Formats: sequence, structure tokens, C-alpha cells
Amino acid sequence: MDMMTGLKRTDYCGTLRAEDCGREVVVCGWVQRQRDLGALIFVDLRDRTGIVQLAFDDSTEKEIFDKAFAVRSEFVLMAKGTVKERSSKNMEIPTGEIEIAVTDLRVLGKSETPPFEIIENCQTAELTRLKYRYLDLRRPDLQKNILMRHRITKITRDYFDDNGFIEIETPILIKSTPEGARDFLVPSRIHKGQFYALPQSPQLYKQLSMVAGFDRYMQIARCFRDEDLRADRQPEFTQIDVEMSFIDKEDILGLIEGFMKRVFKEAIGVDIETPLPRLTYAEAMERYGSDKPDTRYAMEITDIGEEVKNCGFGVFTGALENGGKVAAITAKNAFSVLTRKEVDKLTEYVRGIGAKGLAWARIGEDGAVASSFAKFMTEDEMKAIMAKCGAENGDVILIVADKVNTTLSVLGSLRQTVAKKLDIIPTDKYNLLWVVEFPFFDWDEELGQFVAMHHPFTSPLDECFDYLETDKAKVRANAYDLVLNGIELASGSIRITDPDLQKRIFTLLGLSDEEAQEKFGYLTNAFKYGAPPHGGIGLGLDRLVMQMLKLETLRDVVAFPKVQNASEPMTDCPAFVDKEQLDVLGIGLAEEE
RNA sequence: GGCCCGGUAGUUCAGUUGGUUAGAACGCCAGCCUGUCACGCUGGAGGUCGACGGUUCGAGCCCGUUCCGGGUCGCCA
Repeated sequence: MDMMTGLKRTDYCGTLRAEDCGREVVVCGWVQRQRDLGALIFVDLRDRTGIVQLAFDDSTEKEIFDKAFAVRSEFVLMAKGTVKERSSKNMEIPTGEIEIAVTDLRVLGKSETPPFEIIENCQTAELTRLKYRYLDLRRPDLQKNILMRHRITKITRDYFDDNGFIEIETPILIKSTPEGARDFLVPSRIHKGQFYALPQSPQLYKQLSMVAGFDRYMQIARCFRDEDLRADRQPEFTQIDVEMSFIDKEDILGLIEGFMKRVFKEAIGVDIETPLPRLTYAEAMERYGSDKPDTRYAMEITDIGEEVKNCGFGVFTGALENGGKVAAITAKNAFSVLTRKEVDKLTEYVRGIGAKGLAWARIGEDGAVASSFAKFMTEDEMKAIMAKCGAENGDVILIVADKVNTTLSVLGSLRQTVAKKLDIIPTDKYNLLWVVEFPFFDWDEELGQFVAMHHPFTSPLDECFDYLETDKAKVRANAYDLVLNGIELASGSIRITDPDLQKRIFTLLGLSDEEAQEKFGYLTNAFKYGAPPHGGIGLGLDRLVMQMLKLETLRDVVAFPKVQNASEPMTDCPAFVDKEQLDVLGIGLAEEE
């Protein structure tokens, strides 16, 4: 292997152009490919900027030529030479008009044959690529993603700095708060039997920063949640975390809208129109069956309770009599795609997500209606349903009758599934919107009690104070979510700063004074010493990057991600530790069952 | 924890009704080649068919269990 002695890189590979002809340059990189034509050798050298061709021929010193002959894929090279015009140009690549006639070549690192080719759109199984993530990351598409992530992070810091925000690092080892997601725990050596938790978000610390008077806090914060993974969920993720004092909801929404406008423009050249549309939670559920609706396509939910209330179909009337809801989505021009067989599959699908069944009507191009429930209807009733749904020839109506929340959420999921099946989701749009006025309480079936939908420091809307105790289901929170193309991108709220109100809320959530003091005492105590009104928001950076780049999974925007079972294939983590390590912590493992 | 999909050379895949020595392409190795750029040509090496068990005269293929991966529901204040 050679040394770099006497050479210093002058240029990145992908930056050289025709106007560099005649210059003596030094480039470094990895061998993309070597083409040996006998008395002529070409080497494509790649770095993070692109590829440049190195040329070796009979004018090349023999020692250098022999070195080029022995070069293999992914060898690390440093090459000195003169930039010259190619005799046959390759207009496919930016550096295709030139090549480097090499006069000095150093092999700085050899490489075994890589387990997969370092090329764009690599088709190799993701697990194999993740085991060799450092090679996967060499590929141009992942390089592009990570570079974009960097750019977005930079724009974020600039934007918030321009707006007077201070980045404050909050601790990674914190006290466990068993509410919400499961905590990752870290055993304490000094305090045997006690544990730190990794933060699910810097929530309490950012609020304490407000009490401390920093007024405008932001942090690119790593957060941890010990829950099962999804394509858009990693156990550790990064949040653009924000908190402000002496503001109301409008200030936060305005701030974030300004951020969206800037980051989309500067990172990917997309103009975002502000102010962003807003939906109340109730509206979002009524129209889209989701608190994070994808508004890139219509197919909204239609309530057909009025049309079916007197019909002869017990499933519909029964649901209505029990205070439930009968509603439909209408898939336009879906007759040929949503065949009888497909509709049966959808029926199976909705059963899997909590519905008892699916009623349907398929309207042929000739207007002939095939339906699972027409036999219980008069002709007028069918017509009324179709009219209400705006159904025309070639459309398919899908109806769910159930408890209100079930009907809406099932139709919401169905809407997404059908839209994907029909391939009607425009991929060139970035639909941002706010969902506001979330319910304050959420009924927990398992616990049989109300729990906080957001978190217990969220302020209820002023007008709801009167019936906090009497009508919990109606209480709305001063909370807001930012939704992008059907994905929850950000979530925040105005916080409670009045100790009496906070106490009231804890009581309503079934927390005794002692429990509240034990769990959140450090926050409520702080509020005794002059807490400014404040609120904030947390915005998922990984999801933002993923959406901006139109990617399917978070793994493509995280440099070293975890796989579905929360392990990391490259380092084989998590792993067992030595008994000695456990002994120091005073930890013993339970016997295997 | 439930459900669905997948696992065959280094990689991507094919493999008929269960039947001879499991194939192709790319990659890899060797040789030839002065303008390639997915170079070309010739030759070659390379397989625990995820694992274990069962059925069978015979299993990549059928059955059972299990491991691994992906998606999803539950879960994710």
C-alpha cells in the first residue's frame, strides 16, 4: 500500500469540467470500475461529488500502468495527473468531456470484492446492505439522502437562530415517566436498583428552560421510544424541538409555517403557500376518518345516516339506534379495479381493523348496480344513497355502520388502502395542514378511564374550563399537529402554567397529589417560582427528510438505522454483556422460561 | 403478541406433476484486446436450496416446527 507523501488533494472527482483542461490535479476516491483494454486502462474514480475517469496508456510510466492494471473495485486511490479533453466524450456524466492522464498513482487502501455493487438503485436485499452499511452509504442515493439531511438540519438551525432561538442541550439520562410510550432504561451503578430513562422527548426540560427565562428554545434532539418499529418509526429518532414564552398558539403556528416555507424552498426548491389550511380534529375525523388526513386526493367520507334511517337493513338501522354512524366513501371510476374479489378482500381488511363488515355497491358503466345490501332497500333509498355519495356510473360505494369512532376510523383506513389500490395519490404534492382542537381526554378501554391524549401539561382551550369535570369527552385541548401527506410531522401545545389548573388536571387523570408530586414535582415546583406562559412543538426531522425526498422508509434517511426487531445488523446490537458488567450494576437476569 | 409476504451461487432471480450432475445474468478469477465508459471476446471457479424434523424408493419443491427479514394491527401521552 502507498502513502500520500508529497500529494495533496486539489479537487473533488465530480467537479472537474472542460475548463479545467491543462490543469495538474490530484484527486482521491474509490474505484467504481476498471476497464482494461490491453495497452489502455480506464479507471472510474468516485467520491461524494461524482465520478471522474483516470486514463493510462503507452505514455504512462510502466510502474504506474502496472499499478492501474492491478486495481480492483473499491480500492482507495490518490491520483495526480493532467486534465485533458477526451478523444471520445461521454455526455451521460457531468465529467464526461474530460479525463485525467495519470502521472502518479497511489493505492491508499485495498478492498475485498464488496458483497454488492456500489451503484444507484441497488436491488440487493436491505438486510445485506445494512450489515455493510458503510458500503451502502457509499452509494450515490444514500449519499444524497444524508447530504440532504445535513442541509435541512443546517437550514433549521439558521432559521431558528434568525428568529432568536437558543439551542440548549438537555440530558439524555433522565427520570423515567411511565406515561406514554415505553421508556428505554439505563441502570445506575452508583444507585443500585435505580434507573435512568432515555428521553421520549425533552418535554419537561424545555418547559423548565422557559421557567429559566431563555424565552426561545430549540434543539435538534435525539428521542427514544421502546415501542415496535414501522416504516416511519425508529426507536431512536430526531426531533426539531421548540418552545417559546409569552406567546399564544398563533405565534407557534406562524413560526412553523415560516420554517416550512423556508426549508422547502431552500432545500428542494418547493414553494409552500401559507397560511396553511387548518382542520379541527372533529372535522378531520368527519371528512377523512383520520387525525392526520392525506388531502392530496379527495374521496371524503359521506354520512348517509339520514338516507338509511328508515330502511329495511338491520345493520344500518341497528347502528343508528345505538347512537352509531353509517357512512361511506365513494371510489370514483373504481368498478374495474375493485372487483367483487377485491371488495371481499377489503371486507376482510376492515374486519381486521375493528369493523364488523363492509356494505358495498358497485355501479357498472351501464348503470347496473351490484350491491351487498340493495335487497333490503327500496329503489328510492338506493338512489338517495347514491345521490348523497355523488356516485356515478363506474363508481364503487363502500359503507361502514358501527360506533361513531369505529365507522370513521375504519373508513379512514379504507380510504388510504383504496387510494393506494387505485393509484390516485399524486406524488408531486406536499400537502401540509394543521389539525387543531384535539380532544383533551382519550378514553382508554383497557384502563376504563380517561387519559391525556397529548400529555398532562397541555392546556385545555379556555372555553372548556367550565366542563372539565362534568363532560370530559367534550373538552378540547390547545394542541395542534402538523400533517404532511398523511403523516404526523409535528405535534405541540400551549402548556399549563397555572399550578391550580395543573392540579385539577392531574386529579382528573386519576393522579393523586402524592403521585403527581413524585412524578412531576420538579416541574410543578418550578412553576411556583414564576412560570411564563409558554408553548411549543416537536417536529420529526427524520420524517421531514423522508417526505421531502419522497422515500418509503425512515431507514433511508438515518445513517445507521435499526431494523424491524429493533436491532442493528452491522454491529449486532443489542447484545449480551459480561456477568461482571451486570454484577457492577447489581443486576441479575431472570432464568429463561 | 396477531395477521400477510419473503428466504435457492457474492448479488438479482429462474427452477415444470416430487425424479439424472440445481440453472441464467451480473459480479469474481485467468488469458487476449489502444478509446472504453454497464468495454468486448475466450475459458474457469463458485451452492449446508435459512435451520431442524417428518412423509416418500426419492424433497429446492409436500407437511410440521423454528430462525431471520419486510409490511401491518395491537402499541406509539
